[in-house]
Amino acid sequence: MKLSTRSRYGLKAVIDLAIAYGAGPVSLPVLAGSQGISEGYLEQLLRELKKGNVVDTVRGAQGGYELTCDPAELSVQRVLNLLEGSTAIVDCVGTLHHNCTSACSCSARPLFLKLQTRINDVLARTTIRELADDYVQQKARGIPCKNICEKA
Amino acid sequence: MKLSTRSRYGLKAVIDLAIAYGAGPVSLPVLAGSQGISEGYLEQLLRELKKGNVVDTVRGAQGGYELTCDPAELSVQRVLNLLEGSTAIVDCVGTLHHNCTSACSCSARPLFLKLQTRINDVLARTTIRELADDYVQQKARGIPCKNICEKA
DNA sequence: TAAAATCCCTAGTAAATTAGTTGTCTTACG
DNA sequence: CGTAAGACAACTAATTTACTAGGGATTTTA
Ligand code: FES
Ligand code: FES
Repeated sequence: MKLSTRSRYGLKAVIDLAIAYGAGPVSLPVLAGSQGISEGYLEQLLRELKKGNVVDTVRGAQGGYELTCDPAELSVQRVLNLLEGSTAIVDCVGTLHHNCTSACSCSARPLFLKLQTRINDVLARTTIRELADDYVQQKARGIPCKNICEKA
Repeated sequence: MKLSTRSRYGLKAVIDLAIAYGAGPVSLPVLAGSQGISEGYLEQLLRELKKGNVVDTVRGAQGGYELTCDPAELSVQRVLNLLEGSTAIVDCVGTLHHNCTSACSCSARPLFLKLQTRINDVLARTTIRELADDYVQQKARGIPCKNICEKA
């Protein structure tokens, strides 16, 4: 049930890009530095996001990464699907194709379907813009707090 | 985001036990055979469930496993927590202790909290009894379908 | 009482996944 | 040209997952 670091790093990078949306590209060193992670690793994640057409790149000096679309139009679901491969909790209950013909006899399937529905609901409804705005506002309120999540 | 096989196997075994609730213990070979998995592996899972006081055991011939309580009183959450270790999607957003003081500055945290809340909601509300009942009824309706989930 | 059926427990292992690192190449700006 | 960027491939290390093997303890039953 755990979200991978890929997802956490990648999602946060996308939020960073959303905050900078419209203000030109952000370079890899800046993005990686923002989270205190290695550039090499984050680069892989950004490449996936580029493949999925979520970010675009500008090469050469003063280049970097930027969102291809307005963060208000970008769902968390789309981002996580690219980073995680799929946001399905079990393979047979995927996003689009609820496999296992409905008649399938698995005692746990009704639970899995309900869970997946709720998860998809949150992921599809939440936009990157919302997260970016929340974050900016929180920072504006000047809360001085170390992110403790990446340690444990 | 994937649920482990531990969870899938273990949960289904618990549902099997729920169906047999009140009718004496069910042996490991029967439980494992029901899912077509190895006894050795399932035994480990059942031992976790025993440690967590969800199942009880009877040794010796005609022995086996049985639920310690009425399946109507047993939440899926309790079962999965034992099998999975924790149902938290990120360590800092655990079930009981929503760690990372609320002021924590992580841009993705609001999303994680919302997601976790919805997940916990489903897991806590769904009882093993419900799943067992659904399954029994579905079978009664005589639907002949192979479970294709465990293959992919 | 011996054999058979059960659960109990530890340890090991193989495969898969995750989380990175390294290094070389290409593109663009000034 | 020299430097600041991204593109890409390949390799590795660590961790987790999914088992397997094998011996021990307890209870029933013939
Ligand atoms: S992941 Fe926990 S605060 Fe960011
Ligand atoms: S896990 Fe998909 S039908 Fe059971």
